[in-house]
Amino acid sequence: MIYTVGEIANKLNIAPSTIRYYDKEGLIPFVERSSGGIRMFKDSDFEWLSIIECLKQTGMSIKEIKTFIDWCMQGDETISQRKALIEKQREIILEQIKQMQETLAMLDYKTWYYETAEKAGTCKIHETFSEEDIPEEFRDAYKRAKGYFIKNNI
Amino acid sequence: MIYTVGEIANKLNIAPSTIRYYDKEGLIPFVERSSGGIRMFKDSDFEWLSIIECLKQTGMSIKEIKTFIDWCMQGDETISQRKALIEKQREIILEQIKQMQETLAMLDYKTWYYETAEKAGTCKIHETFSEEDIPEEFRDAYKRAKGYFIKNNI
DNA sequence: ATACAACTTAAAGTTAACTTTAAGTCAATA
DNA sequence: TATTGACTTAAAGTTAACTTTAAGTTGTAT
Repeated sequence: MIYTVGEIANKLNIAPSTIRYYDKEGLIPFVERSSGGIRMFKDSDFEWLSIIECLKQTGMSIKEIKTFIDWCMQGDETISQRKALIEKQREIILEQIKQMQETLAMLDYKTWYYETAEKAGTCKIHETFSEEDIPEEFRDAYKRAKGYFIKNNI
Repeated sequence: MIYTVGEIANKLNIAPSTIRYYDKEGLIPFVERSSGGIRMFKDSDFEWLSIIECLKQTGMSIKEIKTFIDWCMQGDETISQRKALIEKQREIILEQIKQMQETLAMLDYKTWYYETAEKAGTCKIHETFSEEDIPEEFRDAYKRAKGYFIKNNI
């Protein structure tokens, strides 16, 4: 099965210009052309584009993805480099998830904060609370917020 | 206690130019000036900047943060808007964490994949595996990867 | 009084990852 | 064969969130 850039863009729900851009940046060096110069995508190219999408999700830049693709092109001799790169990305994602969970905890606390403020009609109600008045699940975020959110009635 | 832009930038570990930029964008309308025009930060302004940093962590743009700050300036009458905004950010973060956890699962699988390939000396080893050969914790990611990563020996 | 580091502004520059535009070519259909 | 929609390229434009530059001012220390 052969696809044009428009067809594959449609299937992957990305813009044709994006795929042409990836091509220009060397992310899909294996895509063949017709005698007239039109890109002819095979199913395996389609799959490569899925991989690129996946790697983007891991926070890799276009340049890093190109490095990875180049290594893939070289075959089994680059397995250890690829492994190291994947492990690096894994560490990055782990750190990001940790950071996001802290942010989520703060937002959970703030949601409760505004629910309480809404009921009372004022944010000032929170000045009257001490640690024991805060629901346990929000206490850690509360301690972090105390210094600025609460002092400033935000 | 009063701080200059350089002092506060140092304390928050951000560039002075960033703080000036935030000022220009209306994120810190409450900061006062000396008769000569120099910004004079108070401790509460310092705290506001901490809040801005926190909101940025939630993925809010400068424009959205400005909206939020403007609402804060208006006082208790904007509590419900602020609550809605925080709840919206919470939903966004929740979705992002979910996405990241899927990506992490894929990277965990890929780490195992390359460890195995490294031992075997080739990625082709994975063509010989069927679902039961994959460690259980990687099976979901394996099913997603099967279509493209494995077929292409990546 | 003078030096000098740190402040001020407006405006231009940076970066990544695209997107748009313009001018032209290809290939399928009437 | 002519039309037409989708393709091609190079180059310029876009966006957000800063950063840098240039020219000038402030305020503290000697």
